[in-house]
Amino acid sequence: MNYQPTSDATDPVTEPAPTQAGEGETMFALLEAAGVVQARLDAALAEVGLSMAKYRALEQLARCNEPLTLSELASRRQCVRSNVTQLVDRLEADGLVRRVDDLADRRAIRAVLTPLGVERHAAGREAIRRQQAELAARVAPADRALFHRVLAALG
Amino acid sequence: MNYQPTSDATDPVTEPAPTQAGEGETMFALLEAAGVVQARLDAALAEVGLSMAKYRALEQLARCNEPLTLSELASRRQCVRSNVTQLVDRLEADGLVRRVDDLADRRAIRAVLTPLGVERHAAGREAIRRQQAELAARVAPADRALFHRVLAALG
DNA sequence: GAAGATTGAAGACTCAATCTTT
DNA sequence: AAAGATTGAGTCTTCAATCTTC
Repeated sequence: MNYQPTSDATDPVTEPAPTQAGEGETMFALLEAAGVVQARLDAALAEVGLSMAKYRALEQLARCNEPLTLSELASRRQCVRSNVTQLVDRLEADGLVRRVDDLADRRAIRAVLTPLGVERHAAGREAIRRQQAELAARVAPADRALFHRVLAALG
Repeated sequence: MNYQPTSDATDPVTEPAPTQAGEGETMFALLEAAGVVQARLDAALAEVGLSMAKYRALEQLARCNEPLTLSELASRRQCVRSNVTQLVDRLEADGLVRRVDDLADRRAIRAVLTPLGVERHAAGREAIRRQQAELAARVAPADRALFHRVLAALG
């Protein structure tokens, strides 16, 4: 089956008839803003060679000085174990993490930060801190409490 | 290299010392709230057999009654063309969209909604509308304007 | 049998070629 | 050469087996 153009088709985007304060738009306003912020954060982390997923794994490992089993890592990251298996594959390929056997439980494998991993984590932490500061500066201190309260109600 | 457990390791999460109104937390509060909302939205769409990616493509096709080329679809969705190629593959496999040749430009391929696609789009639209309403109900009308203003400043 | 980790398949995304048509 | 679509590689995620160890 084929298609023959018929008219100009400048698609009327059907403006959603400006309701007084955009009731229905709250959801997409939130999602849109979060998307932009997330993109900036990803870009900042990419500059130091990290993704958000990788950073969060390093963060967990750095936080508790004991090496973690992959299952512990998964539960702290709120994701499934198979995900962590592959994430640790990539982190190991990057030289940021090493797998070590757990002598106490031969089923378990623990992930341990390499020196490079420690260094990279610090760089990522700094990149995030800068983004946080830059973002916080855009919201007036007087508005902060209300903003956080509404966010908490939505999440 | 192996690992031997040494202590209990109940990982002290190091509470971030409650600053008076959480300056640094704004970013993660936003990201966290958006994540929860996104999850609810995904779940609602999944009930009618759609993902957000699929819904947005159907939405674009339904909005402008003319079938769109894959490039037009990509630019409206703000993503790369190869992404749309694969997305349309999946939509076609679902029977929601058909590829048709463009007689005017033999390079181009247009995506057209099937009757099932039109139906599915309406179901998705309804699912989204419900989520929007549920969410909007959680923010007091008096807070709405300020909330949207801050979101706009952050995005 | 249940808990550790892994593998394979799939959705959704990106980027870097590639191939065809303009 | 530039634009349209596609393919292949890679990231990040999930789910459903599978295999080993407890």
